[in-house]
Amino acid sequence: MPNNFAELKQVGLVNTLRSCQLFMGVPLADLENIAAVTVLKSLAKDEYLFHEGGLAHGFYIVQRGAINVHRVSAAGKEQVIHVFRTGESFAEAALATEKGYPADARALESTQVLLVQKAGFLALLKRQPELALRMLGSMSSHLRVLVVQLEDLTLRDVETRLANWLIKRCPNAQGIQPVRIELTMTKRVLAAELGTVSETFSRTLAKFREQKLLTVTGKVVTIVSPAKLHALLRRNLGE
Amino acid sequence: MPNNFAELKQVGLVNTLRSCQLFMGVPLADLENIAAVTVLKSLAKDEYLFHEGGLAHGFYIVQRGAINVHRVSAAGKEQVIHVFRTGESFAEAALATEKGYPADARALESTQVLLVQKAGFLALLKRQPELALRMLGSMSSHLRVLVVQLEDLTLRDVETRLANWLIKRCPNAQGIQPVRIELTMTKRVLAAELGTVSETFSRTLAKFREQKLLTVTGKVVTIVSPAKLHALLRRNLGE
DNA sequence: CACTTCCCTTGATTTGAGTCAAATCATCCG
DNA sequence: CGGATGATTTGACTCAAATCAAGGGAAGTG
Repeated sequence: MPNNFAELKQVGLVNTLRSCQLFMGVPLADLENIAAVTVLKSLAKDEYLFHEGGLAHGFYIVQRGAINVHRVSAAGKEQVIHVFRTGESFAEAALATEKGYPADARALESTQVLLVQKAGFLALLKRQPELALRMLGSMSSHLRVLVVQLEDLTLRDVETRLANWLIKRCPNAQGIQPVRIELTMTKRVLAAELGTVSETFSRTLAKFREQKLLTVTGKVVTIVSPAKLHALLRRNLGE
Repeated sequence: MPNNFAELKQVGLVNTLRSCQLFMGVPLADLENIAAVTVLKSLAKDEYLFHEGGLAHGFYIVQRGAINVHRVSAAGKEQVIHVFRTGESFAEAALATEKGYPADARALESTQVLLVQKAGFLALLKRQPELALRMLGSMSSHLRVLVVQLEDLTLRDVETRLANWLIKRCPNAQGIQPVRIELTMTKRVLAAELGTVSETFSRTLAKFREQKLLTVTGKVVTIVSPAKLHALLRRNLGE
């Protein structure tokens, strides 16, 4: 019976692994090896996955839910580094360093993650250089995101960041038809993700509303015309 | 004759490679293989090594000089991401992605770098999983730096950043004896590295001067007592 | 030497955005 | 229903730092 159970667990893990960006296209045999060093973790809303400085046991893949990776200053303020959602992996850096995690990670809602354990996975890497290249690729895209984030937060104002965020959620930035965007989180959380606070977020939405760029009804934002919003974004970016 | 010349070049390259953090402790034979896919590049002051979006040919190691990696906004303002100096490697992410470089890189002074070429090095990686782990380690430390930088720029004020920068250059943060710090760059460049402008930089130094924390003579800053400056830093960090 | 060109400093002004406070809503629950 | 708790909005205020403006070196050049 324990055997059956273990196998079932394996099948589930393999399915999640194959559906994540990082391991897309990896042969089944390899996935099974990875699954063998992987464990499932469930987190309640607001539960911490790890803290800054905490011993790094491996890296993570989000199976369901959302994980907010952030730093907190001594004064207690949080800077969101990134919010990872289903299918995304994070903390790969844990593999290659003896240092602890450089940030905190907390579930924004009820969440399940896979922990790919460091020691076992490293052993696999040594036999599968192909896998190592994937990890390099994944980390390089994290680097890319951080670099953009850094520029965003320092070189652009909130209005521009919000416009950009909204445009990215439109199927077609040049479109003329209204686009309906459902906010899945509270506005406070969204504001934090954009590197600001709820008041400023609210004000900026209001500014867009006045310019008839969008309408807000509860948790639904409707972009009147993505093209017009996009024009504003371009204006802001180009001086 | 060409053979001798090539060998000489190799010896020089191997020497640089062995002295850089990234390849510390790698066996000589491997270093020679790496040197075989490496070329030397010389840059004049203010010359660009690569531009954002440019095709990534490999990653770099600074042999002499300093490279400023930065992003520039459409409005023309620069955000310094990091300044790399002798022995440091950067742009490792180029190995693992087809995308171009995500930032610009320019020499701050006359500089020589090694370019470790992508194609050749990837072939080496496939045979040397050990090397791949090193690359992972190096990228993970870049990630770490970026995460800290992000927090720094968004959560801390200029006074705190400068105090921190100065303290990091004191041999002993707790010391009582004066420490002499030579500014190698113009203050404008330093200010940019700290994420601010020269005026604010100047004012902040003046503030420290008024508090008798340091004195400034041309390009030399003398910290009167690192311990006192460190106390101010701790005060600022702990709100 | 006169001239130009940077670089640095200091003062005045502006501005984007965070903080504080108060009002409005929305839910949820006993 | 009546209250409690939490989210959202708005207004007033504050503040750090960028920008604008002006002056003084220092260094290099013809």
